[in-house]
Amino acid sequence: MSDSAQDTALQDSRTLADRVFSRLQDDIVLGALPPGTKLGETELAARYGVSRGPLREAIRRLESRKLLERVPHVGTRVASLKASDLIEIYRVREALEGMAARLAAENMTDDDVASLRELLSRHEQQQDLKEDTAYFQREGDLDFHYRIIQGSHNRTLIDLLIGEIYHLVRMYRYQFSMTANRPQKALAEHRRIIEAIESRDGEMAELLMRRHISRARENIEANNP
Amino acid sequence: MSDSAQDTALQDSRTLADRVFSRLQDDIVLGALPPGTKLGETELAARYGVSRGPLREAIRRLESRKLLERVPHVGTRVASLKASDLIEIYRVREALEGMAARLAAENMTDDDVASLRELLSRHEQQQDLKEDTAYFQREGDLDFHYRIIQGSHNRTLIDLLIGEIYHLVRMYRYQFSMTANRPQKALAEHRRIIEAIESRDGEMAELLMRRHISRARENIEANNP
DNA sequence: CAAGGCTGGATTGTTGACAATCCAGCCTTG
DNA sequence: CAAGGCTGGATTGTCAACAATCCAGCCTTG
Repeated sequence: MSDSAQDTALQDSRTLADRVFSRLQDDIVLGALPPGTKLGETELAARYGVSRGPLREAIRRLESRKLLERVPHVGTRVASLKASDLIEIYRVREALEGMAARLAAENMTDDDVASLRELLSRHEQQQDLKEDTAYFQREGDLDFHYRIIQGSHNRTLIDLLIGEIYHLVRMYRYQFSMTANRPQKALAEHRRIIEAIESRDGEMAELLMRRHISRARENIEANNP
Repeated sequence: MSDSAQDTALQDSRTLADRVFSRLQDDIVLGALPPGTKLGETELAARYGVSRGPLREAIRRLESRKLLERVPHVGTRVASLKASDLIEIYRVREALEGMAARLAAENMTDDDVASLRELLSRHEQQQDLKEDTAYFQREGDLDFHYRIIQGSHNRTLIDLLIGEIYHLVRMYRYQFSMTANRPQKALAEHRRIIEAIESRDGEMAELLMRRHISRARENIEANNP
């Protein structure tokens, strides 16, 4: 098995720069390239087996997404992030995901809602088994939020949250190895949000989602003096 | 005077790709390159006097900002936008600028607030002179919103709105040659928002800003069946 | 005459080489 | 011995040529 040329073969459709973009983004978000790492273009080009041209295109895109910091004529490094940045992001999440919840309550299909309710049930069962570990809950939490965002049926909003914001959130989670330390409460909040969506109460869904994210932010603020 | 090499000389600091990025973005937003225009790389490279390398980096960044649509192996064209897209964007603006107004009420310095109040006075005077024309008001409207966004003191929020959203809004305005057709009402709404900020009432500022943008959206929806 | 395949031209994707810029470390100098 | 300038090496920025892909229009064929 040739180390990593395998996955490259799978996604043969897109262009080289696109694949490098995806792989680099994964390596950054998942922590293979820790924050602050200096990224030499020649070195990276060799690592991914491409020339510097496509690599630079990928770098420019990741720079737009705030995953890389670049200084002209000096170099680019993996964005290293302060807790205050994460708090800023949570303010944005509060606004955007609140709107997403409102629109989801208005626009989700009945099937979508049923499927979401079923997802919650699975989470509650997992919760019974392993009380506070909440490892799966962490990714499950993302699943839950992803579904509601998609349910807004607002392409602009979806692209902003999934494409621009959530990569940063996930990177922070890995970086600070943030374990959701209030899983039962979060789960209860999820349940109330779903109830609001089920009754097609957009205003209530928005209110509850904003509280939900606001509390997560307060939790972060408390743990990062 | 050499046509446009002038402005290029002014901003000599940044890299070539950065300058091409700015110029191309202006040409798109201001309408020099109308929506749907096919952008040949060779042709563009000649037009801006650069090679295709930096040009492609600029294109990738503009693609991230939704100003260009690219199809691999086929080409890139200026994003051509439907009214439904603009409505989606206004939902996002409602959420984000609502939050910005809340944070501005909490975080703006007293000097910022005073300066904002003064800006409003200028707009009201202009309004007295030319009743409904509202040409300056249109750009003045942007000024007003820019100030409040900056006043949030939330770098993430500012970059999102100024860097990603507002270019699209401005492009739409030029494309549809949208003239704000309710300037007095808009101005009155601006005044009430400022009053909320002056009294440091974040909740009220957010509520009023959301209504303000929501009404603009309804106005668009009414005029685009 | 319509439908489908094919070919030539043009455009995009990629590459490796060349030029400009920066910086660490040495050397000079007060 | 500290401060400041300089140089060599390395890295980034830019370019022009080469390869891969696509598509419009022609030609063949039923």
